[in-house]
Amino acid sequence: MKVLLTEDDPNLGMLLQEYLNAKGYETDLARNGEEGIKFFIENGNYDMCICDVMMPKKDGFSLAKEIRMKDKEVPIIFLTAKSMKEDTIQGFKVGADDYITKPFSMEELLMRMKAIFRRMHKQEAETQANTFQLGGYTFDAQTNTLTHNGNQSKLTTKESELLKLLCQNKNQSVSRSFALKLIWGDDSYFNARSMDVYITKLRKHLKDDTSIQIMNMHGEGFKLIV
Amino acid sequence: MKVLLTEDDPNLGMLLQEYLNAKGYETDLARNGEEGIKFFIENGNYDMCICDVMMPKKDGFSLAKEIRMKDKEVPIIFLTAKSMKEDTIQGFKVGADDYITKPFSMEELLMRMKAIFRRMHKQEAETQANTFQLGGYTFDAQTNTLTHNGNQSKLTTKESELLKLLCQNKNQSVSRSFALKLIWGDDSYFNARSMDVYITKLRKHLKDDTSIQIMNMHGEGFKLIV
DNA sequence: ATCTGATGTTAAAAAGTGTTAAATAAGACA
DNA sequence: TGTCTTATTTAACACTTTTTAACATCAGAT
Repeated sequence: MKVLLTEDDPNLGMLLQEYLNAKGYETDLARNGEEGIKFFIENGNYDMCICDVMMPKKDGFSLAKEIRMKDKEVPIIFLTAKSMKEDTIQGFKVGADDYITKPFSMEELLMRMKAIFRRMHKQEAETQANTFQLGGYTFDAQTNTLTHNGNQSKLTTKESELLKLLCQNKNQSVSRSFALKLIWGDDSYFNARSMDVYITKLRKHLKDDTSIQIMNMHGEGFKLIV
Repeated sequence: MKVLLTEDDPNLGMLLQEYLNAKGYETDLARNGEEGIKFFIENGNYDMCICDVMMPKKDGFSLAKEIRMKDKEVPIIFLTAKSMKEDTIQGFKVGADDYITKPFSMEELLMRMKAIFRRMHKQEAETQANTFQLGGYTFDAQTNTLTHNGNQSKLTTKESELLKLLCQNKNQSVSRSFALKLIWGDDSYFNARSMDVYITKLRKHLKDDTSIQIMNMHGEGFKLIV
């Protein structure tokens, strides 16, 4: 998955690039519209373009138009500092798939990107959801590995499935019965006890970063807090 | 926070209503556009409207126009089954703040709602932050911790949910039945007694700062006074 | 003042969870 | 196939959270 990010604010640009890279998107950063279109022509095959609207040398809308001439398909998301509806409408006219008003959370950007991939039936959205950043930990649900300060540890299948589910709903409660039906097939008493055992195992795996915790919501389920 | 949800599919409607209620948004459900505008006129003061586009009796766009005539401010989100950009543009023309293409995850809807509140500088940001200042106490509803002069104490799930609800309505009365339906699911006699027990527990937790108190409004509910 | 329903409080009962270790199941390999 | 290794489930016990029960008190109505 390759992403072209065009953003003139160096701080925000670097931050976003780093974040997207961490999430598994290979991200190129262009400093303005001119550089943006250069990247696009030379590098081609991006799966997503994220364009700031207000940029020196060539603004986001002009950039988007030129990108559209080269590629009718690639999804474009605008970052706009204003919440003006006119901006938005113009954005959609040049073929945007979504727009985000600053300030926004990086998590939100990611969700919108995933939503677009989902809409496009790109299964890559799934693939992407397989790497998670949890404080100092990196969890790869594909290979069932958990890395912390360079130490890798291997998770078992069940451990990994459960942690993945928690990651996908981080900071939100995951109901017991939902997790049980999804991972164990049914939510019988014994499976529930088994799940409790796995929660203990995961807590041990994650004990080295105290900013991460798996919290129990009595009678409801569990919540992964980062 | 009050939300007007207009959705003709009963399953989806109920599901969303339940979810939003659980997340702390008092949500009314209308079955079609006509009912929607009726709710809006009678009930007024909604903080957000979520409108399905395709509905019998009055479609989402017409509904939105009528809502706009009554209220220039209230944010509107459209739910649309098509991903057609034309729909979207028309949506923005009648003053929408966002649109979501079905199928979507409830989490995504929530994020977009929060984004809009953030944009509007609504204090909803507090709800998002999930942390409250109560005199000398700091309450973090995410981690269920209450801190006072450096001493942390851990709250249980129910304690935390109840305190959070009181915080969200601080210096305002919270009705018994609303709290019960939100936290316990229904307002039966025994749940009400259980809630009373929790009020006692919270009072004990908060006893070290006399400027804070949970006051009973006889026959109505409770009010957190700071 | 007295009655009645609502609330305050405490303690016991019931339900749910945390954790460890043993038992069983499932695979891997010679 | 049998043995070894590892993953998962079951069992057991300690502990926490929530509900129910019981009794005391309070507020408002008659």
